[in-house]
Amino acid sequence: MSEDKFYTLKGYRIKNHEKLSASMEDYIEMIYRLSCNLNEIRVNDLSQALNVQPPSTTKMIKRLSKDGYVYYEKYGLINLTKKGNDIGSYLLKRHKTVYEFLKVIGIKENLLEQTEKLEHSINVDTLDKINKVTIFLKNCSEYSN
Amino acid sequence: MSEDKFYTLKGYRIKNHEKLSASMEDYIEMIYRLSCNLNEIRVNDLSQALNVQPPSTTKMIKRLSKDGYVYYEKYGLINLTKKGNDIGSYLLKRHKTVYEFLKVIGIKENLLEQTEKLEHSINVDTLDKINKVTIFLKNCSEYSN
DNA sequence: AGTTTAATTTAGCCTAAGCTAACATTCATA
DNA sequence: TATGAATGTTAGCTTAGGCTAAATTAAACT
Repeated sequence: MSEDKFYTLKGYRIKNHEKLSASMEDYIEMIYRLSCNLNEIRVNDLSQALNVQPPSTTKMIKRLSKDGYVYYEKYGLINLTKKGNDIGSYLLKRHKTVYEFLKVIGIKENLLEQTEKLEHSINVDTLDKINKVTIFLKNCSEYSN
Repeated sequence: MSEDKFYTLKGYRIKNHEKLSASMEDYIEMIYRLSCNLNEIRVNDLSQALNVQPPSTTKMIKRLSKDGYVYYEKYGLINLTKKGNDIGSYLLKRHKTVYEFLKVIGIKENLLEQTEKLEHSINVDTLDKINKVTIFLKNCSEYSN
């Protein structure tokens, strides 16, 4: 349909009414990560993990809470809702898949940075295909980058 | 060095002092594209090509002009500078490389959209590696997605 | 219990990149 | 050459997501 029309990156977000921005994804993914290691997550933990200032975290958490991704009340602990948890788990899987792919094609410099930039733009279909190539390349003796 | 620290997408832009935003890239790439087909490019052409309103284009062109990527004066034609042209040519190459890669791994739905979202986050090194896998997979009889 | 310190929130600022509405200019053509 | 249509610009609003400084709350320790 509109498959052949160009938009700016922002244009796509607007056009598709995307529910989660790249930043929201970053926060949810990190909360999910932290929740595997810590039994309590506070604003400060998140701020440090993401290298943002606490007020940025407070603002974002409010938003995520309003949109039903986390439970939170002032000065309290941060917890993912069911919905937030499901998304977090998907985001982490996506992250790992992209990371593995980049590793297998030979990226060494800024591997994490490249992963974190790329992951946001990868939809379910693409993720699946990337996963398949990664597996293929790993089992492929002839492939050297 | 800071290879293992997490940042938000925006955090990376700030940290690295990235000179070109995703939108700036979109505009430059499109001007470059258009300049292959049209001998004159005006605000309206760009707006239509990118599906944005004319005032957005005016604003961006002013910025690109201030930063030395295009020549422009009010009500006039848009032309890339040497610098803008070099970047445009790189951006188009990058676009094509990503597009080919996605095609070869079997993306059919929203191929253009996926390309346009992904391309912004791909650095020179990754682009090179992606190009190599694409060539490899194309010549690889065993690969089917 | 009172006080210090640390964590969090609020307020308010900034930039980017979109938008609409209103104004200005250019151009074609009568 | 005057005028209307098309094109472009300005002004000003909006949202997102950062930031700092200041105010508040909670926790910890005499």
